[in-house]
Amino acid sequence: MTAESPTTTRGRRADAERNRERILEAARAVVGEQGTQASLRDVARRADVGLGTLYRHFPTREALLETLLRERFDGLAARAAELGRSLEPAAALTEWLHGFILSTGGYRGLAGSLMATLNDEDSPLHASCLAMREAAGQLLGRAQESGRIRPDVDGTDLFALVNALGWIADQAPSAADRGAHLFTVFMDGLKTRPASGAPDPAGP
Amino acid sequence: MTAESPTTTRGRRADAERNRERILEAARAVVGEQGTQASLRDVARRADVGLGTLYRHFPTREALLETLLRERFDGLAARAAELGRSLEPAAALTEWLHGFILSTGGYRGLAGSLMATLNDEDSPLHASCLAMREAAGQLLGRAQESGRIRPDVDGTDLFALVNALGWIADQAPSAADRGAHLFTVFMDGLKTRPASGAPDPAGP
DNA sequence: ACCTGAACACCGTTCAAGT
DNA sequence: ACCTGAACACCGTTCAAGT
Repeated sequence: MTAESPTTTRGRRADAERNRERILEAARAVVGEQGTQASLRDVARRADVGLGTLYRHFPTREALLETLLRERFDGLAARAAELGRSLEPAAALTEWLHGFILSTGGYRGLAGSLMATLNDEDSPLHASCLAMREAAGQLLGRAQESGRIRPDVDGTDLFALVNALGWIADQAPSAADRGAHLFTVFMDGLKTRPASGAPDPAGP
Repeated sequence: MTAESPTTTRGRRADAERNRERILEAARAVVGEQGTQASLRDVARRADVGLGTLYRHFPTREALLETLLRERFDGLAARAAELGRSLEPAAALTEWLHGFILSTGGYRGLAGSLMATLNDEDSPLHASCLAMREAAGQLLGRAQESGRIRPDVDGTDLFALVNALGWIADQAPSAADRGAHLFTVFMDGLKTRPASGAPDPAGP
């Protein structure tokens, strides 16, 4: 019997796995500091790994971001379904959008990456983003059916807007809450307004 | 008398001036195609000019953009004053914002440059951007005084929003009009709504 | 005065060479 | 199998050398 460490089940694979984890850890730190556009060289340096090793594990920048962001996106999609069951439609929508902005804000460049990913069918994150946008679209559709939300906005519109508001926070550190405020103004705009002086349209 | 062309009033200066114009012409073309982030090397190549010459005339990218954009910005500020005189406050505001989106849309990266410039006091375009934002703020303020527009939004908020909507168009060629549509929804949100069933607050 | 392009320090990405 | 870093083609910016 040659030496074989108990944790190493398949030859050298454990080293590779450890490198993968180091790269992800470094990427979380560097992307957190520099945003989505962070230098991959910085990530490799931080992980104490050759640049080629990074590319071996994550052949493209998208592939690296995928691993960092997919959980977050899938979590947001799941939360949409959850809120759809537990709250009335309009409240579920507002609550989900609020959570989206919180979970997404402060991640510089994320808004742009999200929009780019939605427009690129070949991106590994495309499916996750689309699922998330459609989960939000479901909440919107139900809120519109309830008559409390204007019918002339669709899920794509709304998602683009929320991303645009997130983009504002990218521009200046001070502007982080400006987006949140504008969001409430916009949500007011989304609510249907009763014809002035007329009774509720629900009971003719 | 040595040869001196009639258009050349000051020795070799005319050559330099001609280069400046060539650079600006090339910059208009390249920035129009590639957006604000265009490669300065491409600009120099297109102008058939050494890279150092470009830097001699425009020591920074901002300085180059300044010359391309200042007229546009100052024009928008002037238009705000004009509309303020000729239309009622709320209509003037809506009209100006609409014009801003038209004049600014499709210029990839411009929204980001604008926000960056507003946050950088040392930028040569800072004053122009600020003047434009404040001209818009004046329209907003008067519209708010007239009671037709919500008082809880300020000029900085509104300007950030309009830029964010312009940013949407940067993301996908197809999304150009989405921003315009979202803008109308937002403007609806900005309008004060009468207390349901109550008379106009102007006459107590 | 003005112009030029090599030079420097970066970047993303690839790939021959090592273990 | 996996890792490494030199190599390539770019970038923005500077600056010694030319006219």
